[in-house]
Amino acid sequence: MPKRVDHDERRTQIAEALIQVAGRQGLHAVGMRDVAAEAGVSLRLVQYYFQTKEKLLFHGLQHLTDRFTARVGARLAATGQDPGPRATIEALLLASLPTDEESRTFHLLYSSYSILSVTDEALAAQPFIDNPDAAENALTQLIQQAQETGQADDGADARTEAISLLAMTATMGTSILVGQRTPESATAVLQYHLDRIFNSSQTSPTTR
Amino acid sequence: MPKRVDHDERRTQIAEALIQVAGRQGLHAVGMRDVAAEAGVSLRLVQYYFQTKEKLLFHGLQHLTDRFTARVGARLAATGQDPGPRATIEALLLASLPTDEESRTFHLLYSSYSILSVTDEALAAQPFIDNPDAAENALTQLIQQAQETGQADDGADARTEAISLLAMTATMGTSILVGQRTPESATAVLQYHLDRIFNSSQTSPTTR
DNA sequence: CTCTTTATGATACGACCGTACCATATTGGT
DNA sequence: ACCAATATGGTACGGTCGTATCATAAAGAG
Repeated sequence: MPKRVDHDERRTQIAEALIQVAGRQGLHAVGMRDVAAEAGVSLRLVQYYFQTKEKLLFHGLQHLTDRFTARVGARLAATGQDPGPRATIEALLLASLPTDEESRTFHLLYSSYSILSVTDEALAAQPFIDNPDAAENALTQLIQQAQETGQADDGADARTEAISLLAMTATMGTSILVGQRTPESATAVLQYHLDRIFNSSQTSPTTR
Repeated sequence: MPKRVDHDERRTQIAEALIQVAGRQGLHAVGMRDVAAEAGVSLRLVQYYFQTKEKLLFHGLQHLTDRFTARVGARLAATGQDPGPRATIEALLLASLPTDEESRTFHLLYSSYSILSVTDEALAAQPFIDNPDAAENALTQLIQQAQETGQADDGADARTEAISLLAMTATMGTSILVGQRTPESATAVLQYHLDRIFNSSQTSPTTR
């Protein structure tokens, strides 16, 4: 057998190229030739590792969510160990806002895939993110935990607040993307609600 | 001169066909031939009224927002005259949720255009909706008005709450679209926040 | 009634895209 | 050392898409 190249590594390299070029031109405008050029390989090689464009797109989505999960995890780890519920939620939400190039690309492409899945049933059948309410459950749990320790308002409905925070973050992320809103104003809105849910003077020492 | 056909009417008819087929197949998958077939006219006719596909897409967006504005206006009118701030806000938000086919199509296409505008500067230069924060200003004003008459919590920041309500509505609309959420649960979340902002027992008589 | 302008139709062209096919270099197995 | 399977490249094919071109029916103006 020839050069003994790691298949998975090559596939990720190509998927990365897909994400790069799609982030630049839009997912709808990306062709196999663009991906090949971006990855610095021949068109044939892209076909070799992904037999069809559909499979390439699916793998691209998979890689995108993987990278994003890792990114959020890194952000969480950077807040120190056990930073408290509020700081954890802050880190989760702020990591989702398109503030730098990587998160901007993620947001754009994830939105593109979502919209595509509405009219593409093959894409809709895809796991998409490993269940979409994982984040919702995590946030709900964090809020409940804060309520039990007296750090958050007991009158708040934890799950509804979790849904709301995630929903606001998503839309404001898109607003930042299209230039209708600045990351700062989005952050301010989120802080407003965190201040409302959590008892005052309960911000984490590491984030401010 | 020949049959003396109303130009604007024809253009609207074709734009309507564009919206129909795009709502079915997705905006990315729509071609001029599809639009022509849907409108029951020849391809040449579509070219005659819109010289280029780009112009057709722009006009489609324009028509889409016009129709939506009219729809929201009709919903507002249906709540009776002067229904109070809360009922007005409810009507505005609920009219935006993709609960029937028309609003579902609107939500899908508007999202598609938004995502497209990120990587298409010609589309980004388009007025899109007649300024995007018109709704934000309207909601802000309604909340402030309710605060002045004692119907809403004075401690709430009117503009931030308006932004939040719209943001939540937008994301949950998409969630409904992709089947992650039911219209009922989305409505419940919105009601939760309206209950929080507005003083209790202050719901309008026409909506419940 | 003809003429000229407007409205509509049929079809062709060039480009691009995803895919398939053919060719060939590389290297592990025996 | 040679064979065979794997890995990579070049290129061609069929289809579709947006657009352009040619043709013609319809109808007000004189």
